[in-house]
Amino acid sequence: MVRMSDREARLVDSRHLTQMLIEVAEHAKSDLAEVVAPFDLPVPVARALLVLAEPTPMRELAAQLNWDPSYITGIADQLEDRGLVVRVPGKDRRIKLLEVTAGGRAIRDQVADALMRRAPTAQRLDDTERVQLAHLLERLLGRHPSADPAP
Amino acid sequence: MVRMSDREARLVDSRHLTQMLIEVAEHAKSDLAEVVAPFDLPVPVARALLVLAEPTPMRELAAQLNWDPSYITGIADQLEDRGLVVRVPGKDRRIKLLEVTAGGRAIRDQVADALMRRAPTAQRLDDTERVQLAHLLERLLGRHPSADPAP
DNA sequence: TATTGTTATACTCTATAACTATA
DNA sequence: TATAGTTATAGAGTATAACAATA
Repeated sequence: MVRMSDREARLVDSRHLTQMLIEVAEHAKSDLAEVVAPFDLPVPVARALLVLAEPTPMRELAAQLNWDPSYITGIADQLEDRGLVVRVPGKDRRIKLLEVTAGGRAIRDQVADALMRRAPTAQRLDDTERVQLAHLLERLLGRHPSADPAP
Repeated sequence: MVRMSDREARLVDSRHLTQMLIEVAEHAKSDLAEVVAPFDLPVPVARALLVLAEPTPMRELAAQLNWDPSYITGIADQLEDRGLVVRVPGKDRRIKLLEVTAGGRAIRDQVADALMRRAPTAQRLDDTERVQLAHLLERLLGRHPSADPAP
């Protein structure tokens, strides 16, 4: 048997984990692509729609998705062209909030639903595992995960 | 307090998890980009190099990375131009194996090392957590994870 | 005829830089 | 002068389709 140093074993592990993480994310994206194809939604447009909960300044949406703010303009245009969101001016008139329309909510819910039906995170993991995964991912993202939510 | 159905809660969870998975993978990619910049290696070229353990048919490499086989040609070209791999003909003369050169191994090890020094999977998780994560990712990828390796 | 790798090309996603309007 | 959004453009990453060589 070939003996590995701890450091080496950790290195291999880490590479393997990274490779798997990328793989999983890529599956997630191609799942999304397949799900949204019938809606004629480009993937980034769908991602933005899925993330938009309440009226959000464009800048903030960019931050949430780790996108350059300039990129949001085009996404917002596409969402607006499809009638899924509207740009509403903020109090500070430089700011524009993206607000999901009723139609947008309808589409978003359909997409979210179809997505859940095939998302491996929903299909292949039980509740315990989902909690575990959330915990680990939060660690990886450098968010200190508060121990446990109140019951 | 707003009451959510189980189904709804699971849906939100699953969306959130997917979003985090994508985020983590994107970090991984940009980490890789920064690490390989000094080596003047494009990210996909580096990914291929990191994955190439033993001489591998180009087709097989494509499968390992979930890439279209046609894409490998260009990657292999770049690896060869840099002297990091050579194409060696297989017994079946249609097949070409990519074999990492000594120089390629040197670069690959440097890259892997630099990568480990900043990979969150190496830096922010302990051994137990890495095992947990590997387990979960394997489930997500639909690989049946064998219970536990012999001691 | 089916399979491997190659070529040419086109498409999607995202960032950068320079700009306009408001603060 | 700093900040929000916009425009135009460029680049990276990847796929598709038609092809040549070998089986």
